[in-house]
Amino acid sequence: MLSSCLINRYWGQGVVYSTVDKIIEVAELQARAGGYSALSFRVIAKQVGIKSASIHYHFATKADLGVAIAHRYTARFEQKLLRLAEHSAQPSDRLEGYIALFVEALTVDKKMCLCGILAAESDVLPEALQRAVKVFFEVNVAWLQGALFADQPQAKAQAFLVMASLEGALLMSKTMQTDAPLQQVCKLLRQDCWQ
Amino acid sequence: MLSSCLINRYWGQGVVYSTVDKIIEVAELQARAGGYSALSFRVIAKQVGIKSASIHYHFATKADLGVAIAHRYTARFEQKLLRLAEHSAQPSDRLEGYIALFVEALTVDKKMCLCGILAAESDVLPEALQRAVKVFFEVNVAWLQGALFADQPQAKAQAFLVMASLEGALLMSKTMQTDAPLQQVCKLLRQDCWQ
DNA sequence: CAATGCCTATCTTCCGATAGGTAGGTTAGA
DNA sequence: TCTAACCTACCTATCGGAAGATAGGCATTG
Repeated sequence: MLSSCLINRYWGQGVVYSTVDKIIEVAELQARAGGYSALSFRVIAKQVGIKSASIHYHFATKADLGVAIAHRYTARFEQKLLRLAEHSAQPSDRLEGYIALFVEALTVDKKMCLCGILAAESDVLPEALQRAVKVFFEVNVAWLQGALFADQPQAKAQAFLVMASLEGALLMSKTMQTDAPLQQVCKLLRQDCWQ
Repeated sequence: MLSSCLINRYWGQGVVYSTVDKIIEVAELQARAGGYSALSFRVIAKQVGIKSASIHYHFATKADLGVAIAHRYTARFEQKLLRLAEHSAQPSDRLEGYIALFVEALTVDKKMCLCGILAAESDVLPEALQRAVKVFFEVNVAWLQGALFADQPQAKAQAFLVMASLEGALLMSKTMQTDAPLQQVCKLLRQDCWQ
């Protein structure tokens, strides 16, 4: 099924995408705005340029699509974290790079973190998707713990605090329609993490 | 319409509720599990013991119901904050009381903060509901700023951090199915807020 | 020939919303 | 005080639309 990623491509802004990639891309943006329940096969299909029934060819059920989105989102995020650890040796630089991921979501994408919004409605998600979202948080916390607070006694707690405050601040900034919450939280994190 | 709160009551566990109260109560629990989109007139009606059409008598549209839930949630929260400020003079005690509100949501209700989950999907909410959710955050930040960090130079930033980290930690704890994120975040907040 | 990647057409289920009816209570005027 | 008018708080029945899902067909490609 996913082997189709390599064929049936089209040109868009100089980059090639398969239909599967397009479906996931469009679906991710939709989910980051309204969550899992806001995903609509018909709306996705219209934006991709196919019929809703065709999505079922690539993803048997809506839950499968949801899991695919979460997996790709987590994989991309993980790649960025690995690159970040490679290119920045200083914990403070790594924090800065991590913060940038959330600021980018707010100011560039103008969307929530996918797994943040999915986590909010995790009680009513298909079990497989719940697990996928959980993995995203575990990956993030593990990276923060190792890459930012390696030698500190409360490394895990610090990791939780950084991620929770950024997710929460993103939530607040979106709703309050101002950068202030996220910006202020970032400022305090920079000050306090290794004072 | 809302005058009906005072009539047509029934007994449940020694407390009187009107039909409107029951609708809002049931709807709030549903929204705190799956968000606005998970609200279903039919499901609410079944739990309340009336027909779905009857809900429209009390709330013309789903958006009206959503706003009513958010308003009541915010009003109750605000009452708790006022009482907290009355009974606790020390900022540290007030923080403890504030933390308890989120821990209670996780461990007793086993539900998200209503406005946390609504904020996540705020992009697709009716405008009136968006505004209601925004008010909840404003009320909380204003209270934290005045009651916990009154004389501190970065009072507002501190307020943002406390609320964002608690909302985020609640999100993470729900999804990761462990108290750890919320507990660890609380621990760090207690340590760092006035060191 | 067979697999791939779409299509059309259709199904059932659920959704919020509306129209119109009714039992029971309250109010107001003769 | 009787009664007509009205209000409250529901009800039944139904609407149009959107949801995910499925069956079966039809090109294109290797």
